[in-house]
Amino acid sequence: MIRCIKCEQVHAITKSGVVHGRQRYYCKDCRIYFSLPESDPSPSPSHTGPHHSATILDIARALNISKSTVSRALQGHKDIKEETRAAVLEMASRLDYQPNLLAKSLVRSKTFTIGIIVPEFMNYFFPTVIIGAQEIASAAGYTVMICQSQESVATEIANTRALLASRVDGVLISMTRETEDFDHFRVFGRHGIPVVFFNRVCETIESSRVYVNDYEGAFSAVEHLIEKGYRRIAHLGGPPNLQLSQNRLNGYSDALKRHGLPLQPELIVRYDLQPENARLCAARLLDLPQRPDAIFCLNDPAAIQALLLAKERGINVPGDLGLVGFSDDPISSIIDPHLTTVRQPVGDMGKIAMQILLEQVEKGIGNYVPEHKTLPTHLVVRESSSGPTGHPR
Amino acid sequence: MIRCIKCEQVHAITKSGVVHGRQRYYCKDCRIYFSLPESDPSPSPSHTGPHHSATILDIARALNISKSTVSRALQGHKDIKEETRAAVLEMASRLDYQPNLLAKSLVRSKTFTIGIIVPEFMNYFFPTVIIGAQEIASAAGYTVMICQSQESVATEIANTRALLASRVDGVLISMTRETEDFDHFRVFGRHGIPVVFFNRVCETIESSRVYVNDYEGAFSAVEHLIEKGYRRIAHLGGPPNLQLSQNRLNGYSDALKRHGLPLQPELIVRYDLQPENARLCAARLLDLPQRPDAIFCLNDPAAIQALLLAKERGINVPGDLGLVGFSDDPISSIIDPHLTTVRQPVGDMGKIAMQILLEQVEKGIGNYVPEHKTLPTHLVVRESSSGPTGHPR
DNA sequence: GTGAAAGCGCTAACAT
DNA sequence: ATGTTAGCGCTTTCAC
Repeated sequence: MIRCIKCEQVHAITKSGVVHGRQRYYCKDCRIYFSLPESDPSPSPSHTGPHHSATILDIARALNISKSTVSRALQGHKDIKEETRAAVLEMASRLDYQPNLLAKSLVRSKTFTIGIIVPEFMNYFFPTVIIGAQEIASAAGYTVMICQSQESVATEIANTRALLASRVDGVLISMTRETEDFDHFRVFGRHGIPVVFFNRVCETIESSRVYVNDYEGAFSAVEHLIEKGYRRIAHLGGPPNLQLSQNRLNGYSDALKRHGLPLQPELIVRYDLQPENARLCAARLLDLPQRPDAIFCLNDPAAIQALLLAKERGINVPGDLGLVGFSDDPISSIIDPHLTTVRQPVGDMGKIAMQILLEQVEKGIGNYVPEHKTLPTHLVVRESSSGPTGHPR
Repeated sequence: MIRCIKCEQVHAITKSGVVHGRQRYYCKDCRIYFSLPESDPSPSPSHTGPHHSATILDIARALNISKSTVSRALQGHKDIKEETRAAVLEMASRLDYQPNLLAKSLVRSKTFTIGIIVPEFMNYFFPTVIIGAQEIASAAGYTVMICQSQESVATEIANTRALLASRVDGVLISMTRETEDFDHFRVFGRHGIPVVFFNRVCETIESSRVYVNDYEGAFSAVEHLIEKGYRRIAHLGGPPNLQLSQNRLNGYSDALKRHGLPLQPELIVRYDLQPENARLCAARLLDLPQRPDAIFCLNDPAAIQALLLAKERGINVPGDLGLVGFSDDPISSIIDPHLTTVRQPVGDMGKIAMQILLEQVEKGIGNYVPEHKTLPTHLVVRESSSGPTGHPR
């Protein structure tokens, strides 16, 4: 019965060769080698050692049964005697046993973890998506690992690698505003890891996608402005590499066309999704020799910047300038005047994306076809678009 | 007793993994791999199986070197021949090799992962803390695992277990609004995992804490209201189990006392951090027979609810009602009138908490003393507290 | 119903 | 400079 010279324990000792004629030992817990000090009655049973988390082996030894039995008892395997199971469970909680997921995942090659890559989570949109996604995931027994790319492709690539290294079972992605090369996403496919893109989707990679009907949302927003009497409607759009920018722009153009309004290039500006630049772009529109009488903005954060700028300059919204956003950010119904916006089912987007992803995870790669889900939008009319002064309708 | 299929010898045979469920062998002499010819007509010999990600062994075999050499080359171990390293690196990328962190973490007993438990991330506060924390963590080579307790103790306990099972190296915690029993946090200590509480800290657990000077922030806010001429100042406070509610309440009380104003119990209400209830509590104050002429609110979300309610009822802010919040949520400078608030260094809180945590992680439990860091606050005066009508000052 | 042993992919102490 | 070996903590055949 050899005791470790450091942690005073017995169970983790193995022999480890003979040096100078004396038996050497190794304590697996403390990871140290030692020989027995000639004649030393070491008492001190105090629990001083480095914190060693209990393993199934500790439980097994304490109960004088085998590892496998403990493992099976813990998993609720059915052919384990009831009293054995009870004993194991009791000992597990006595030893404060916590299963080591790393080990379990390693042997099962399944982590029950889903990775999520989002560009940011300062605005209302992504946190809300994540909450929805997390709800579905945890109900199914999965945990999520959230990565922010911070709108940087380099970080996005790093995230990709981190998730791969962590062997997540599936990934939810919304790209950065600057992602134009998609090679770093392909690695998931090569490793058999299903991917679902949402909101800022990637069209060149064969995979599932969840987004809202951006075209229709934009169309209805612009049509609404026209119906309210605005005639010189600008568009504060987003970066061209994002499909949603394109779709919203198309909705804008088509609505103008449909109502016989000219499409004027100088009324279309694009910002890179940085709030400061939304402000700058809005300024460019407001500085135009012939100012627009309304702006349809890519999203609410942009619309809010435009609104604040207009207020600063004493431009009356909606009298001198109609404004419509996209997303229904909570701020929109707080700001004065309340902002008309295209509501999208943000939480649902997260839920649905996660549902699709989990299905594919469980089916296994190659056993499913990618799904493309378009969610509906809904125009929420508030004060910021109630019509130009002198054009009540 | 396995014989090489080529040289018929026994001595140079080693096992070499299992492929398609069949034991593979390797003859060191002949340097060939083989399985025992069996009477089993294995169906698909093609590489159809579930995608098998390359391992260091695959690289080793492809290059005819040993696993350890590959491992060392990949780690940048210095006594590896340059050309070997180059070959390994090249082969790694040819095989699309991705290290398996699970395995690495298992053997190193270190995951380079930090867990973060926050009650929510819908409001500005927690996302901002997380961004700060993540910045520090990733600079130090750590990834973070974010859990939301959703203000539910049950979920918080589940998060605790999940992080433990994932063997995170350290944990950052801000408790739920309802956490009153702290036993579930102690498990980290028992397992040698350092914990740093931030914002909503736990006083009964020996561990590091990072928070702002709530008392002083509250004091200065209330003093400011008094100086502006408000006299019947109410407090819309938070749940009593949160230390920060207590501290802000004390700051409020002491400021009144210092200026010879009576402390009136009916002017103190507490809400449970749900926005709807902030509104309800604000209504209770506004419905008082003798209405307060100002409210110091626990945080900005509460102040915003109060402000919206006041506007709905035609109560002029700041003329009939002064309002001060806490946090400097971006909405505060968007809402009309702009909200006076106590700014706290939110991003810094995340950074500092993470810095302290990482130091403790690297030192190892027992080799450091818990740190308590109090961050300064700063009153940002805006329109919502500019003084009651007829009391300019 | 339970145990023995192999092995998931990797690192590191110990040879050589 | 590289190979050998023994695990990390767990699940999972395959025996008995």
